[in-house]
Amino acid sequence: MSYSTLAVVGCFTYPSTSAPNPNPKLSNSTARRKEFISLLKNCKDTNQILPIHAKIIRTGHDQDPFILFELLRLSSTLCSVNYASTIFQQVHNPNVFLYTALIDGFVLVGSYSDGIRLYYRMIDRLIVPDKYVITSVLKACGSRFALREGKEVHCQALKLGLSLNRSVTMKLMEFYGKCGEFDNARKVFDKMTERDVVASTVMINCFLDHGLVEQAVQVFDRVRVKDTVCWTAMIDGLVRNGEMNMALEMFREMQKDNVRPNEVTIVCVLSACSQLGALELGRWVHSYIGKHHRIELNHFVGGALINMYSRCGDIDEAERVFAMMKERNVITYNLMISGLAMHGKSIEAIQIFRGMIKQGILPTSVTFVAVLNACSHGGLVDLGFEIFRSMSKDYGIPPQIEHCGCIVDLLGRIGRLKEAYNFIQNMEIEPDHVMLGALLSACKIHGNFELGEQVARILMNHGAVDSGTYVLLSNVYASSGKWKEAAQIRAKMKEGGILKEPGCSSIEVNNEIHEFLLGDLRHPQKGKIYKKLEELNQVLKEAGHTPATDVVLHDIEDWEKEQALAIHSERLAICYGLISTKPCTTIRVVKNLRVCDDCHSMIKLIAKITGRKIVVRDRKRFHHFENGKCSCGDYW
DNA sequence: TTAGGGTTAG
Repeated sequence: MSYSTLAVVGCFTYPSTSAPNPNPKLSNSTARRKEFISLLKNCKDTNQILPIHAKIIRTGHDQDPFILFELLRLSSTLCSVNYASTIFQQVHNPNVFLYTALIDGFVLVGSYSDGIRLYYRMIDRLIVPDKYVITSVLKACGSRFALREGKEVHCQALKLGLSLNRSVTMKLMEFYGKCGEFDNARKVFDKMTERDVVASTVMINCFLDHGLVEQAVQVFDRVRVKDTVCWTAMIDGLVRNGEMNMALEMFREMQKDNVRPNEVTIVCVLSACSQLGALELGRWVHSYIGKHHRIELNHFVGGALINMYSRCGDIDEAERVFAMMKERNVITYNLMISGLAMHGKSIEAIQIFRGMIKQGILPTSVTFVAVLNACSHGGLVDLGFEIFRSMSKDYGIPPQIEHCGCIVDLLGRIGRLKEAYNFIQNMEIEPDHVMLGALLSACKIHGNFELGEQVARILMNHGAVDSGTYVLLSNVYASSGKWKEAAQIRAKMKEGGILKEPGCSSIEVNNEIHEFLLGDLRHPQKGKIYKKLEELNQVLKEAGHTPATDVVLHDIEDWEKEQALAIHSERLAICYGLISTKPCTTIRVVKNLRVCDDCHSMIKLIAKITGRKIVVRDRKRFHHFENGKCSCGDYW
């Protein structure tokens, strides 16, 4: 990135202020200006702006800075920043207001470099920056991690005596924070005369943006009177850093502190619930929204509810929320479609997609990932291909790796492995380990070890392979008795310092999340849990369940494998669910990895024997176990 | 007569 720079701020010339003009023609013009500004302020969409803009040009007001300011602000939000940019280019002598309006427009669409470049052009034209343009460009510098340029802006603010201005200091902290310069952010914070809750919130965010939870908590603890936004920033930051339980604890403390949550707080808390699978708490938050009319069911809240119910296993409730929403945007639709896809409700997902198109809402690339996933989970091959082709043809969205991955999954699922392999070979983009892993998994499920080995070899030569793929590879070799190769994979993992992500399952009982690891002995009710497990194992054995011993990594003796399988985390979570919830209630478990073959067939039997519905969310999708069957049709 | 402190879903 290169910008023309002007380091010396002292050479700015201030524009001369025009003397009052008693000319009656001018007052007429002022009235016209007011009329245009008011017309522009009432605009709701592009179609309303264009005729007004035409009239502005026709009546010769196209150089009026006051009208232009409103026009630029509005057109960059309602039309496009390109449109605003064209207007700007035709202005003879743009002032600082107009520069600010367009920089804001660039920031809004994420064209940060354009915003910074425009600021430097303004400096080149010797226009004096004010606090507004400084805050705007600092926002661009922070988002673009443009440290050098931001520091220059800081110097200019110092020379102009603006560095202690409240808005400027906030944006300086934000800028330094985003660039990871915590010492500088801290220095600005410490120099502030009013270090109130707002400034502290910015500082908290600086730390949370970079995963420095402890430092953020330290600043947070020192804020004497915390308001809704401050609490929310903390909760949101904890969620972003994977500290879900801590986030929920903060939410409880916030209520004890009698601080009312707003829509944003609700969205953050629902996000924590959805990631943890905390359905009961999520339901409580939903009822809270219903009781407190100050919280609106807007796009964000509605979307967060749909996401929470889908990810916590209650897809029916997600559909009810979706139906209740008065206004839906593309994200609302995407969430609903991917929720339905995750639960194997493919037909319903396609119906929602078609309804969305009918409503005139344009799909995004995320929509197509969700729709293609739905096709894959429903085995809808022809429809999947039709939609895949329509992406670029009808919507101008070129398929990305994720979309191609869905097609590989789609073909792999129904056993058309060779076609899936050919599809990968003929792709214009390089396959990634996720896609190859999906094909390898399909080879394993359909027992095609020959192709599996071919894919495995490509995978081994592939650079970025995650622990999950290594484990899958090793399991594939182990399944076909190739212990030497399986051991080689494990050695490679060890060499690369890649640790197998430990399997972890959780279950919510009485609003509390209980987590279990493989063979976990930490739970206070471990005695009862293991007793239940033993009892179930006995019943399952009597029912003819033979443990599938090929899924364990090591080439150990069969009885040892059986022992290792017996204590997979999901089994412990299910056993805890069986002993701590009322008979006939649904057991919902969330697992961070994919469920293994043996656990899958065992859970089917447990559901049959106990008469319970068991819903398991794994890394990829939902499994609804009922009466000896699973909604995934044994493919996952 | 031109203007905003901090927090939001795929």
